[in-house]
Amino acid sequence: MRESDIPTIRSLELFREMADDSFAELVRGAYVQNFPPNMELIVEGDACDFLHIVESGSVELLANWNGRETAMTILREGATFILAAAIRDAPNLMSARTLERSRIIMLPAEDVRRVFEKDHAFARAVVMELAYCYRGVIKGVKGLKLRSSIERLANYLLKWQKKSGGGARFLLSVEKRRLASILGMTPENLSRSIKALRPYGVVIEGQMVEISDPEKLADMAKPTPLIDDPRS
Amino acid sequence: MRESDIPTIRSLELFREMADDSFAELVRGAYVQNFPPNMELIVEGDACDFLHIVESGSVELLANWNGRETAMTILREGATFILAAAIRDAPNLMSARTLERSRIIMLPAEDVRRVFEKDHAFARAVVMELAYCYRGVIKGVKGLKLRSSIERLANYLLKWQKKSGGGARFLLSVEKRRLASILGMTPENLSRSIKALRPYGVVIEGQMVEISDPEKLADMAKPTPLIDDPRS
DNA sequence: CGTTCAATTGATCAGCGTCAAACTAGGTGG
DNA sequence: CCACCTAGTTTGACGCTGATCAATTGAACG
Repeated sequence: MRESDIPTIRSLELFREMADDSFAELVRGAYVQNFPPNMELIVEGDACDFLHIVESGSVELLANWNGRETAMTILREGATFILAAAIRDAPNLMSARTLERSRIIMLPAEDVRRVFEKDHAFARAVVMELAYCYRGVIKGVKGLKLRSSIERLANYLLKWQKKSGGGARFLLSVEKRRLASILGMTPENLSRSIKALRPYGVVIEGQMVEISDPEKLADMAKPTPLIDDPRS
Repeated sequence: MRESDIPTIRSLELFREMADDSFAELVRGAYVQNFPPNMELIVEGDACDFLHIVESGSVELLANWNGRETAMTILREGATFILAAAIRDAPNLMSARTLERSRIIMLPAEDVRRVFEKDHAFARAVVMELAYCYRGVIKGVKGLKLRSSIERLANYLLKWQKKSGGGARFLLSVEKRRLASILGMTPENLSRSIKALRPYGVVIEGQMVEISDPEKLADMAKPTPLIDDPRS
């Protein structure tokens, strides 16, 4: 861990409000480490020893069953993972692997639970974070059960257009095969879905997305804050 | 609210450990009410005014989009709902309706947030409950994305067999149309899936389920605690 | 410049949804 | 108490969405 890591950690929402001594106690046992791309950080089913936080880079959460694999979500700078498992001292439900070179903060789960017990501001932040994650997953389920794969793709594109500043062109920040998995479809199907969005003014070449007529696309995608708004 | 409600509420996990005066403060503003079946308790998108708890009966959480509807889960005695929305003071992501005559406890969300701020034991219980719910939804997503509908049904049956005491016969506690929606399929498809499980020793007549060869069924369903265990 | 892996394309197929109709059961009122 | 009515369930026929398999193109990297 570098000296410069400490203010970085402190500025994360989860740690911003807590008392100085609690923060010191948490950081004392922390590890911060760089990982190469494609590194397995956590394996589904293992005991949860550390709360993880992405300081930089990106991490994929994924799940396996019966030889199949699916991507659950992709985490970027500032995101925490396996908070629920750390708090409940339960086995991890998902695996985690780096997508690119990433710097990861690891806090011993036991420290987290102990500090959680005594620092109220931290407890509050943990609850807010957990509630936020919970609502995120609920939105994901709603998308999966209520929408077709083309509708999911269309709404995904609209969401990222907004996140990227709202311009007509922006870059996909995920490999297409992973995007497909996150959206709950095969890579082949994603390719075809992309072409199926052409009549709605969508062109994707490589990582470059162009949405020439957002109104028309939204007309078909019917985005709603109750599924597509990352905040709220 | 009846006098007898108070010890009932107090005995729920969420309130068991908190200080007496905090509990009194929470209960002071509480409503407890009987609702007939099929009553809309909460509408998706509305502001979250009350934390709800099922004292008896059962409640369905459901979601709508673009004219479609899906059941998210079914809650029974002791379950809380819209805790995340109450804590974050955010709009509800799901609607809720009673399935049968149900007695529901309603705590003003503002009281919950205030007591949460000052009572640490309560904060702890809230976090545990939230983490529990979060993990439940994650398991649901894993089932949806990694399993076929027949596999989901098979695992559902095994899970409820265990919950019902492990005997070869037990009763479905849900209407089949709702079960279908929860499992992410149509009622017609559920009917056919049930018949497709016949070779694995499953017979369902009305609400009565008989699993004559659980080994054989489990062999095909491949249940795992990381998806199917309600605890952990 | 070649190797490797992602992305695309086409052909085919399976799973599952839709529609329609028959059947069943539970509840209500005569 | 029975007959009817309504709503859930089942069954069959059909079609669409999306998965699978195979082959090709394309792009990144050593």
